[in-house]
Amino acid sequence: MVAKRGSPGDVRLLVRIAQLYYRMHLSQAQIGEQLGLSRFAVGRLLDRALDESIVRIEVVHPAARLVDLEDRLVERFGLAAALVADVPAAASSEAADDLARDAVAELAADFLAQRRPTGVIGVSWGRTMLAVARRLPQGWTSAAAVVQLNGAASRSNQPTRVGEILERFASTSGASFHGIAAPAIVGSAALRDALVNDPAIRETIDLARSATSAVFGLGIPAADSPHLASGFVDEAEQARLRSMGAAGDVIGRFLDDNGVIVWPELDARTVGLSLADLAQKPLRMGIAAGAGRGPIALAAIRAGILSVIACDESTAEWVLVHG
Amino acid sequence: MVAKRGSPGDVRLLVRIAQLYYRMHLSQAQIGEQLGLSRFAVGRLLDRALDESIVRIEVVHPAARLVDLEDRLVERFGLAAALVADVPAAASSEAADDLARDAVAELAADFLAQRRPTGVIGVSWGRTMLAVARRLPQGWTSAAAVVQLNGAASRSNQPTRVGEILERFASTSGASFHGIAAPAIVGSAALRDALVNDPAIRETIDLARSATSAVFGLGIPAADSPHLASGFVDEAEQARLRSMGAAGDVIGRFLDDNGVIVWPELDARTVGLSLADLAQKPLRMGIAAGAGRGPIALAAIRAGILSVIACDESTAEWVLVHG
DNA sequence: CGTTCGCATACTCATATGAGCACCTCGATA
DNA sequence: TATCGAGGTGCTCATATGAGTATGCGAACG
Repeated sequence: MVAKRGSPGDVRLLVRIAQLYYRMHLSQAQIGEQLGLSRFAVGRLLDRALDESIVRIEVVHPAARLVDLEDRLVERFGLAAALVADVPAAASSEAADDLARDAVAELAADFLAQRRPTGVIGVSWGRTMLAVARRLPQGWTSAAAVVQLNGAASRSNQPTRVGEILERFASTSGASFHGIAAPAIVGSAALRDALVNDPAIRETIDLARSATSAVFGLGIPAADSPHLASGFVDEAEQARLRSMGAAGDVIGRFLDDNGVIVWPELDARTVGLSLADLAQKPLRMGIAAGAGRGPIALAAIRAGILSVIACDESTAEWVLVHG
Repeated sequence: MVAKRGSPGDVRLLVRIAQLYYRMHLSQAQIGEQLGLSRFAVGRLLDRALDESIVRIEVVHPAARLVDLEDRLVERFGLAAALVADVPAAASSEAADDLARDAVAELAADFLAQRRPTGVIGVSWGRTMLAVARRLPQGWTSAAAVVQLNGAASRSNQPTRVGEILERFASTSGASFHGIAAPAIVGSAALRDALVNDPAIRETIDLARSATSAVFGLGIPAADSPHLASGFVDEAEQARLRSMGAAGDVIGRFLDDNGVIVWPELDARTVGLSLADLAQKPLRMGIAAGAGRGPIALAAIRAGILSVIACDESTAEWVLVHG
């Protein structure tokens, strides 16, 4: 049915073989028999059909995009894993943020349940962490202790719900839990030092330092950020923080686009584990859900704080485009 | 990276596995190792990805359409083979016919060269057969003899070139050649019988009867048909032939849409092999190139005259739609 | 002419894959 | 509560496939 190499008829043979193999599911040997070729020739021609793209094999499911983004994040930034959530479109940006948070939290909780980290697990707080905590299945792991990574008590009227987060992480895994009874950011470095030297708080931070896993949200410096709204950072300071180029915060510590502490004096007033200590942990999962999280996600990656990122599709794309 | 069966996360796993297997070319065992699954599970999930069409494997080359048409012709009509040519678009319909003829002739010649029929080969004549003859490569086969299947001498001013056709078939294969020195259609059944009983002609027709392969064009009853223009079929008879529903002719014998001899009296005036004898041969290739050949192609198929059809794309489609 | 090179071929052998089977787990049902 | 059945699992074993290698054929070259 065919003749000269390189002639049009040649392509016909490739097409015919490809059809027999991929559509009719004949074996290469059968095809060879039928067409008077050795099975080796058929195999080689099949290879050729593949790289002359006469045959196309593609993963067509919409989720393939996401898996692709994950692969690229892992590859580009040397992460241990990346989780990119499929975020359904939503009308208002607030509703979209809620959906994104839920989707990302679902992925993060699934990941944790599959990984089953043991020993001491450090957690931050925030809406995203709450969403994760609420999705942890009973018995998701058998950790020894769950410990808060940074301060949370707030003078504002926004409850941080850090208690529920810790309680859920602990009760679903059978671990004990340990909160930090202090604000995220206080009024002076001296006060911070005093708090951190308080035996109870110091003990908890030491425990956080010993944690081998950490799970934390990546925040942005919006006016409603619980960290800024704690009451110890006044409006002028908030404005200054933003004007200095703060991309967002990781466990209460604000970074610029390159992952450098943006305002060391403010950082000196922040209660909790240091980023250097955080970056030592084998498993450190940062979660970024919602619009505008690209910069802080990239900053955290650049600072080497993340080994695993969980985020939504648009954040992943932002990071890949700008990183 | 995944959790519950049937959940969205499930699809993620399929997608991930599909990517690793088809894009990264990892083995199923490697994938299993990496994802903590047995290689059997991976294989089964790959199957699922295939039939949930998360993975699509398709033959994308334009020629695939043609191969598909060929397969359907073979399948539907129980042919031994079908050759469908890719006909480039052309401005005028006459130019299109020329291109179609060339493309189909190329395929037919390739097919013959690959099949290498031996023994006695019967051929008809016409523009298409000439195009085939001109494309036979030197030494395409080692036949013993090439014999004309039906009469050709004509009173019209159109040369039939049957001599060149026979000569090319023979000289490229080392065979002897045997023409029929008589018109295609004569004025009366008595004259036909007389001719056929002439020793020289009878001998040739006997030889044609003994041929194991036959290659012939499928004609249409147009005014310029060499059969009709032979001068022994007058205009009134031509009109009558068409009004009786002649779809076209095979070796000078006109069939209706169902493959039945349309006008027995005319057939009795036709010089050459009978269709019954033709239908006995193991290899009988009919060639139909150009517009309007659908009906005669289908008629020949229905009459069981063809074991191999060579035609252009539109003819193939017509036959499949109407058959 | 004879030589050599390049490329396609057909082989052997190791590996990857698929079919069939026995088992197990879990939820539904009597 | 006991039993059953549908799915899912991992096995063995036969088969299909691919890597690597030696051979052969024809074209280009001296």
